[in-house]
Amino acid sequence: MADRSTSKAGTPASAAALPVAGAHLSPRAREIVAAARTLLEESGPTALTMRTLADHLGIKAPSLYKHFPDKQAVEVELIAQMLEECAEVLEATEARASGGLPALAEAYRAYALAHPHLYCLATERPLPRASLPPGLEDRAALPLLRACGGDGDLARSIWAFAHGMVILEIHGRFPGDADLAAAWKRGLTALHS
Amino acid sequence: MADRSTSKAGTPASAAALPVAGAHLSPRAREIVAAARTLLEESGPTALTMRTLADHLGIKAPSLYKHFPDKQAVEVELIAQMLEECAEVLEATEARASGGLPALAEAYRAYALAHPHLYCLATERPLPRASLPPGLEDRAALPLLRACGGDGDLARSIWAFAHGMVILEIHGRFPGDADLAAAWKRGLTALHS
DNA sequence: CGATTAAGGCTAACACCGTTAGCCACGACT
DNA sequence: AGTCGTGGCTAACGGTGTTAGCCTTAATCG
Repeated sequence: MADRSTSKAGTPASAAALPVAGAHLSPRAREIVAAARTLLEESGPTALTMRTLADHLGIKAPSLYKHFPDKQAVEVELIAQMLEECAEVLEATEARASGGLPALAEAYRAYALAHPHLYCLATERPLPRASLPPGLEDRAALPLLRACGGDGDLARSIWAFAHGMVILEIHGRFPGDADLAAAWKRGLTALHS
Repeated sequence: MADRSTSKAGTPASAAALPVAGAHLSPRAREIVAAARTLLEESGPTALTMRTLADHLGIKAPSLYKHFPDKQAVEVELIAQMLEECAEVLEATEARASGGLPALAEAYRAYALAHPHLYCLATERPLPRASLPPGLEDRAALPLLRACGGDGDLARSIWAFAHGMVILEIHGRFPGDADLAAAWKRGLTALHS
């Protein structure tokens, strides 16, 4: 990591500026993370076990420790993937014609609901900031901050609203007959400057 | 709920209308729940183990199963306690002179931050509604709904905002230099009709 | 009073969890 | 030809929720 200049050969500058998640991992480690992700997304967090993860890769659980120091290290990679994909989705929304705050919120909600287990994994615990690619957390937050004209307090209150709506919906906390689209619209128009 | 009239003998009507959490439990079971609560609140969810819980009661883990079918049943009682206390706090705030929406929000935040582990336990999973005292969930939601003049969409958007603020703060997701009081005020004044 | 029964403890054990220690086969490089 | 890193393996440890089965005590009843 001391010298990034080696990556400038053969790689477009734009891609070099955006560190791809898991770039520091060996190919085999990336396979493990990929298997962990499908396991998590398809079968939920209780299925994400070192033994079942190894099974899906055709190896035994202890062999995983040749690639990762512990289970949390695998989870950190999944969290990094979520943050990066979230950032990409928001940046793409921002770049589109309809890139206002409602579009950002809709994109955020759609991504979270499309990957509920991953969203919860990345969200329902303190962020392991030390183990995360530097700048990734900020990058995921920037589109909303820009949409708020740089007003951090406003951005945080909108983020809290969006996260609250998404996480309560994922956990089925709203009554079955609740009109969530109406609640979203209500909150966003109120918070929208 | 077919016949509540049996409870009218010997119990004040006001208390009979408010089912106290764990009333259906034996005294020993209530002791277990109490020990589980102090364990959870003082040492976090990872310390809430059937073995350490039994240790704190001076018995062995399998003996707990004479009182509860499984660990989840103990957790359900803790969740019910949280919902009931939350309802009590909000109702008391409502009854005070300063019982407006900002006061409700502040009371909600204060309760959650005073019992972060309990709040997470009761919040970060689907509600076991079938195992909960009937009406308790609604009771906890009513003060906010009343403050919103019966507007369910508005109440849900405010609840999502408050839960998002609280849960993100508990998990240390906001930057250390963020002015959370400002974010709260910003969100509440915007959502406040 | 003696017998029965329920309550509530116990030990032993099972399957599963994350994780460690130590061994071994293979392939690449010197 | 030899060395060494890579990446697999088995065996095992301590901890988890949980079950089966036994035993003691206290209350209840014929």
